[in-house]
Amino acid sequence: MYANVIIEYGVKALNKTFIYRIPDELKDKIKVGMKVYVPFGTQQVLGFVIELQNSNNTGFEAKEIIKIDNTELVLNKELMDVGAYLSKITLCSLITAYQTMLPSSLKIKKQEHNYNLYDEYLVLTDKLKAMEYICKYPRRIAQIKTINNILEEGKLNKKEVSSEIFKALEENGIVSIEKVSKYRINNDNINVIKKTLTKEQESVYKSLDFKKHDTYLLYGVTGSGKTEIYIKWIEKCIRDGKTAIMLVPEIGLTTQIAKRFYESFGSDVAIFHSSLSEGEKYDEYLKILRGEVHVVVGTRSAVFVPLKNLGIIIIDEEDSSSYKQDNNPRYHARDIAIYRGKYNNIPVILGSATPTLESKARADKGVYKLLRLRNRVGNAKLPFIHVIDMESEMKKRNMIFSDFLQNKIKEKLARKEQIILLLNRRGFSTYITCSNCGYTYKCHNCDITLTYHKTTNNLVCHYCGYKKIKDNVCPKCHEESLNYYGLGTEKLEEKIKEMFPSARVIRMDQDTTRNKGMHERIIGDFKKYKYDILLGTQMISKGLDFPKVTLVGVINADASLNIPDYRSSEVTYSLLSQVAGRAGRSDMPGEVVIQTFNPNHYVIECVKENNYDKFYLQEMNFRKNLKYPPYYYLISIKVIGKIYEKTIENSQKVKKYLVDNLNKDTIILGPTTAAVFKFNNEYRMQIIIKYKFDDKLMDTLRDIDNIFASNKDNYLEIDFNPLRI
DNA sequence: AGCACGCCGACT
DNA sequence: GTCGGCGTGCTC
Repeated sequence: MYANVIIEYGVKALNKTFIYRIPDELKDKIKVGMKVYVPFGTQQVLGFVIELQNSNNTGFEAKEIIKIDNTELVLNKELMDVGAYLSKITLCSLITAYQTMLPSSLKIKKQEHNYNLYDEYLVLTDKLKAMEYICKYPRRIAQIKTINNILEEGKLNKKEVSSEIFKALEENGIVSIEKVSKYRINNDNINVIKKTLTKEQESVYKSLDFKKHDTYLLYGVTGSGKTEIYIKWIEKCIRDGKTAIMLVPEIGLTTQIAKRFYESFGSDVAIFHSSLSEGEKYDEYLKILRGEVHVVVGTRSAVFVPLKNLGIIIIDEEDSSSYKQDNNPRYHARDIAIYRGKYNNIPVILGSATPTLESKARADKGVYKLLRLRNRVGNAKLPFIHVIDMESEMKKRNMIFSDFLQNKIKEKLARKEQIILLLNRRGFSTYITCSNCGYTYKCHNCDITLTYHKTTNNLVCHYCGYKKIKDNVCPKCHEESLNYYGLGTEKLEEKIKEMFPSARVIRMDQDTTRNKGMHERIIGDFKKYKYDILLGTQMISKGLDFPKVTLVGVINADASLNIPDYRSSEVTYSLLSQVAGRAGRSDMPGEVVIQTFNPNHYVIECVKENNYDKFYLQEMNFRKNLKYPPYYYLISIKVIGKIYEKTIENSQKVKKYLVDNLNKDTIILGPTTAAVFKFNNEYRMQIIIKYKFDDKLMDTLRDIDNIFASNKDNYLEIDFNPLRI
């Protein structure tokens, strides 16, 4: 018997199988998907068994497999196929795909580490011997007591026995240690809560067909109770003996949602998110492999968990950018979920209050099935939204807070209600804006904010390469106030404390949530009304549920509107309406104050009217005219290298190769300097491909990728359907 | 990727 | 004379 094995190094040159002979003693044990040690050149490496075969007709002399690495870990047939699919759509090597699918404790790597956690128990090696011992040394009272305890209980936790006594008993051969492996996360004692659905929720619940694959877009306003429907669907799956994957965005609210799931499913849930320790992730993964849980709640990579007999996959907040991995392989969890949905012939749900344009367009075309929730649960109404024009406030020297927002804050503080303030940090300081009138430079061809390059004093469009020199005065208001836009959360916190000295303020941003558990602590404290004002970046915009919050203030709505990216409007719409959704989630009505230099921008208007459909139509029109998704697919290719001249030269070679090989109606833009041109001491040139259909695309990209795999000056980074370009 | 092999320059 | 620099090629 022989095995085809891919080995651990994720480089293009080794992206192929190597054949090994299976020694007799492993013949019955080795299965496809197992991790094995094999000799490779002069070294020993780890690899995955990809396929078994009876003979070796490769012409190579096969060496022998050394041993199996971890008998518990076997990638099943489905996951082997998922890995192959992942490598195909992202052009990564097969081994990189498989590594991506595993928690890092189970990834292939050099130093071995045992992640199994044990409770240690004392057991008697021999009852008779113990009795003899007691008779022989009747004065060793403490030891005898311990022996008696063990006799009664069968075993005794080592922690309950003093180390001296243990030592004495062990040296005399009376007791030995029994290891019982245990999990780090346990939820056996959670009270299970049952909730009933509203009529609207009930009708959405019923419209799902569990017997075949479809992708559903569940489009429901903030606070409409999507989670409760997810739970009912999953309950149904479990009743039918099936399992479920529930994906959540990679932000602090994972633990909140996980808690809600524990309340419904008790210990039948495994969770996966970035703030778990490696050991915890390992344990959760074992629960899944052993078939001990039916439900997995987790962030992006949880889409790969080896649950057997899947019944449903749900992606909550499907528009979250955290579902796209921003290093290699650059996959989107949605694509993997749909692949697994088809594979298992089961429904896939994409839920959002602000769906991506791609998903909404697919739902409109009937590619996805649309499910709608139009109402908030209970008595809660959507908040009233005030839009404040900052241009006139600037004239009053109100740089940060408009009079209106100041008064609203005072009012809510007096009524002992809570306030959320959002400082929009998206797209920070990559562009120039007029601090007097809010003017920003845009490209005439691409309608994209121009990126400022300090070294050359140039404003550049990094889509098409258009360039202009920065003016001294603002072209619109002729003031000398063209600047980086710069206001940090810390500064804002100071300002608030100055203006509202009695208010208790807590700040939530990258700095204050760096340590494990800080996220939950801040959210928990705010919920318990230890603070009046929660001030934060976009991380406070989604999913949080604070009943006492009646005012949401957006300090600077424009920052994300000016991101040099075609999705800036979509991102802003989503951000603003999500954060607005934090207000008025209970009986108390909510209000939202949005401060902006662009009060008439359609994004702001649509947010004010809470009219996603209107926004969608306008935005689709813009996308159509300028040939952006969902009308065209995008691919970004970055040519990266340390030598400036070589990088420029090679990016032109890539462009020529694409022009020569792709279909004539495929649009190829660039090469231009990437949004971040120099990073990590490397230069980055970018080429953008826009296409509707191109049968030569994948072959051409694979070829150019392989050509550059052996280039010593530059390497390529190919991103399919990039979220930012 | 990581290692051996090999071919050149500057050292005890 | 030899040590070690890195360029090249191979790994079942």
